[in-house]
Amino acid sequence: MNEAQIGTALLAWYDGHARRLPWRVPPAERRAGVLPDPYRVWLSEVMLQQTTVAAVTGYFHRFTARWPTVEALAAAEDADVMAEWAGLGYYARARNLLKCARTVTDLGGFPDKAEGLRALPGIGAYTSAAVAAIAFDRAEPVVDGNVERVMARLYDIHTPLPAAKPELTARAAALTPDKRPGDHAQAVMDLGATICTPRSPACGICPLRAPCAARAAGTQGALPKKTPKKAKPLRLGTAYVARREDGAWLLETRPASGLLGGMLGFPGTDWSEAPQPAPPLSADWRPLGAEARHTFTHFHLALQIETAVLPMEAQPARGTWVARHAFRPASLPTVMRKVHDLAQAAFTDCKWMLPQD
DNA sequence: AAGGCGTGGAG
DNA sequence: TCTCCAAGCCT
Repeated sequence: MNEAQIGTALLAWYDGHARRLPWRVPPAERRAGVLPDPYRVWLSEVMLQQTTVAAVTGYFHRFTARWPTVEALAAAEDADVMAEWAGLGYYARARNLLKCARTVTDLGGFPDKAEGLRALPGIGAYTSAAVAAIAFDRAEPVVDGNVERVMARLYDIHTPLPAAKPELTARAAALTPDKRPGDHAQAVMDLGATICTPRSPACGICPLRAPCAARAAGTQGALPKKTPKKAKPLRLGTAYVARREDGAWLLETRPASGLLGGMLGFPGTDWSEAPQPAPPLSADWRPLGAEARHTFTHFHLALQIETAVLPMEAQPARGTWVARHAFRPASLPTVMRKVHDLAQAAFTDCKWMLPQD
């Protein structure tokens, strides 16, 4: 099979097996000339960076319900967008999402070619190609983790990632058709997500089993090869959870860059091998029996938790008091929500000290 | 250019 | 429990 025939087989398979996704226009409609809203394509693509469809779906619905257009999103408060993103991870995406929405609004709309999209914050090689292909039907090579895996197997490429990336991109580009490039891009990704999966690919029902070189060689289970990752060190820290007598919580907005940048959290020590105590104010701090354990991209964290109840006149050196009914734990990043859940259980036993919900 | 940057689910 | 990994980007 040559490249044109592979592309045809892929599109035929996609016409019958495309996943139905909230941000997608199905192939039958696209063939009739209907293209999706670039705002929804862009929003979904940013959310899907290193993130599963299952995790994204709820966030996508909440974002589009609250901010139906890029102009609406551009007008949002930073803190509202960060709170709505809480729990999805990689928070630089949310910061760049707002910057990008404001730039696009100033431009009067999304650029309709990959080059213009690529210049926007949070839009790299993959996302620019994906939005250009899916929202504007531009013939751009769309190369994500799925495409890398499909190409590595289809052509039995044993060079480990990321060194293999240029070769895999070249293969994907050679396969990209001039007709229906948006559906083609989504077809390769759907194939990777549903058939050509990382573990135990379903070669028996794959539309590309005939031309697949790895299938012929029996190497599909070992591809793509990847260079081994470094081990994650363990870091330690302490979070301070203070309640005021009226039930208010002491919270702070983290610095705008770096880990959990711009997100809400409890004041605490740094996270390191030997953190120094750093209570946000002087109080009768009580250690909580349990610790919060969490794993980030590049380290494990074991977080001690100290709790205290403060009088109304207490003036913290760090953070601000957030009224009991104004505080939504869902607006915290996951590690902080774990701290909250553990501390909340302890405060529930303080019926004589705090108002209860 | 290698490392920082989250999270939840699967095996 | 632990490792891997999912539609990457930025510096």
